[in-house]
Amino acid sequence: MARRTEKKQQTRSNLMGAALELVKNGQHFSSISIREVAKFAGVVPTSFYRHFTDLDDLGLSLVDELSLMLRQLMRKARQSVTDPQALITDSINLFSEYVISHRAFFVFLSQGLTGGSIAIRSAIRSELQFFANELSLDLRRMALMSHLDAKTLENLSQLTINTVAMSVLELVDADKKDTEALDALKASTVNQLKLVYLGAAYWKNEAEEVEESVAD
Amino acid sequence: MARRTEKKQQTRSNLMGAALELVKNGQHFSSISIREVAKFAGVVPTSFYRHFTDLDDLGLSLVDELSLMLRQLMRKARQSVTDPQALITDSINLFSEYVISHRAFFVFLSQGLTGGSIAIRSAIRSELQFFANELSLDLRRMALMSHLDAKTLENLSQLTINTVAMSVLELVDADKKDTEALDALKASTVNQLKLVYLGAAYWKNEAEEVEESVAD
DNA sequence: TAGAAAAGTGTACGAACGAACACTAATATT
DNA sequence: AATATTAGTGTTCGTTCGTACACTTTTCTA
Repeated sequence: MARRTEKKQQTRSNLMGAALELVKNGQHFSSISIREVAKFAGVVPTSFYRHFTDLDDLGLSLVDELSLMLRQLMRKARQSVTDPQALITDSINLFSEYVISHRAFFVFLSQGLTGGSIAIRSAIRSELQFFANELSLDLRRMALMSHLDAKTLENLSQLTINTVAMSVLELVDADKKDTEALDALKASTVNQLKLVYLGAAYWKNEAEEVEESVAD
Repeated sequence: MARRTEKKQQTRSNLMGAALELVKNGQHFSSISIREVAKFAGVVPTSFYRHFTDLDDLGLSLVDELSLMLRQLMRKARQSVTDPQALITDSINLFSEYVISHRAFFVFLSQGLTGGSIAIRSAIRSELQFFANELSLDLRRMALMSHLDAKTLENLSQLTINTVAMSVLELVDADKKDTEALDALKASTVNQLKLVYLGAAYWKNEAEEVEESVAD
C-alpha cells in the first residue's frame, strides 16, 4: 500500500495547490468552483469528491496545513531570538519575507479572515487567537512584561497580532518587486509596534492614573 | 421628470439594498450573481443592466454611498466631542453602536477589505487611508500630539484606524444580543487604543532613546 | 397631442455549474 | 491466482449563470 496512497496524496495535494493558485491569481475562494479546481489540478471533476466533500472541506484542510507551517515557523523564530532590543524589527523582517515568499497562502488566509464560510472564518480566527496566546506566554517567559496583569497582557498580544495581520493584508497586495514600498510597509509596521510596546512599558495596572496626562 | 427618475432611483436603491442583504445573510459579495440580486430586488435580471454594468459597478456604488455615510458620521462625532479624556471610550462606544445597527454595511466593507475585485478593494483601502489622514489632522488640531513628527503621527493614525477596523471584523461576527460579549469586545478595543496612545504620549522623535529601558 | 426616450418585462440561448452514475484500471488482500 | 478495494474516467442530468433581443408601459419633450 505504498505507491497507491502516495499517488492519492499527490492528487490531493494537487487539488489544494490548484485552489491556492486560483486564489493567488486574483479569484476569491468563495467564488471558485469544484470544476475549476479539478481542471487546474489536471483531474476530472468527479475525482475531487474522492478527496473532499466540497470546497469548504478543502478550505479547512488548507487552513490546517497552513497553520502547521506557521506554527513551525514561529517555533523556529522563537529559538533564533538573540537581541531582545531588536526583537520587533527582526521578527517583522523575518515574517514579512515569509509572507512575500508564500504569498498564495496568505492571500487565502486574508480572504478567509473576512469572507469564506463560517467554518473557515472561525478556523482562521482561532488560529490568530492561538498565536496571540502563544505571544502572551512568550512575553511572560522572557519576563518582558511582568508588570502587566493578565488581561492587559492579553490585549497587548491581541493588538500585536492584529497589527501584524493588517500588515499582511497590505503585504499580499504590494508589488513583490517594489522593494521601496515593501520596506516602507515593514518600517511602518515596526514603528506601530514600537508605539504599542512603549505604551505597554509605561502601563500602570488599574491602579492610579498615569501621572502625566495624555497632553504633553 | 420627477416620478420617473424617482422610481428609477428606487429600483437602483433596491438593487443595492438587495446585494447588501444577501451579503448580510452570509454570502460573500464575490459569489453573488446578478440574477440573485435582481430577484431579491423584485426585478427581472435584465433590468439590472439599466443601472449597473456588472456587480463590480454596483459594489463601487455601494462603497461610495457608505463612504458618504461614514464621513457624515465622523463629522458629527467630531463636533460632539466634549471631554478629551474620555475621547477613546466615547468614540469607540458611538462607533460600535453604529456598526451594530448598520451591520450589513460593515459586513460588505469587511469582505471588500480582503476579498472583492481590485477596484473595490482599493476603493475601500483608500477610504481607510482617508480616515487615517482625517484623524491625523484632528489630532493636530486638538493639539493632542504636538510632540510627534509627521511620520509618527501618520503611523499613530494608521494604527488607530487598523485597530478599529479589526474590531469591526469581530463586531460584525458577534451576536447582536450577546451584550456581554459586545461589551467585552468594546472594552478590549478601548484598552488596546489606550495602550497605543500611552505609547504615543511617551514617544520621543528620533532623538535619544527613552531613558527607561523596555523592561521595567 | 404626437412621438421620442427609457425603465422594466419576458423569452431564449449557450456556457458553466454541482452532482449522480456506471465504468476502467491499478493495487492490496487472502 | 482470485477477489475486493478504490483512485481516476467519461457521460449525463437538471439548474443557474450572463446576456441578447424584442416587447410593453410610462413619462418627458417638442
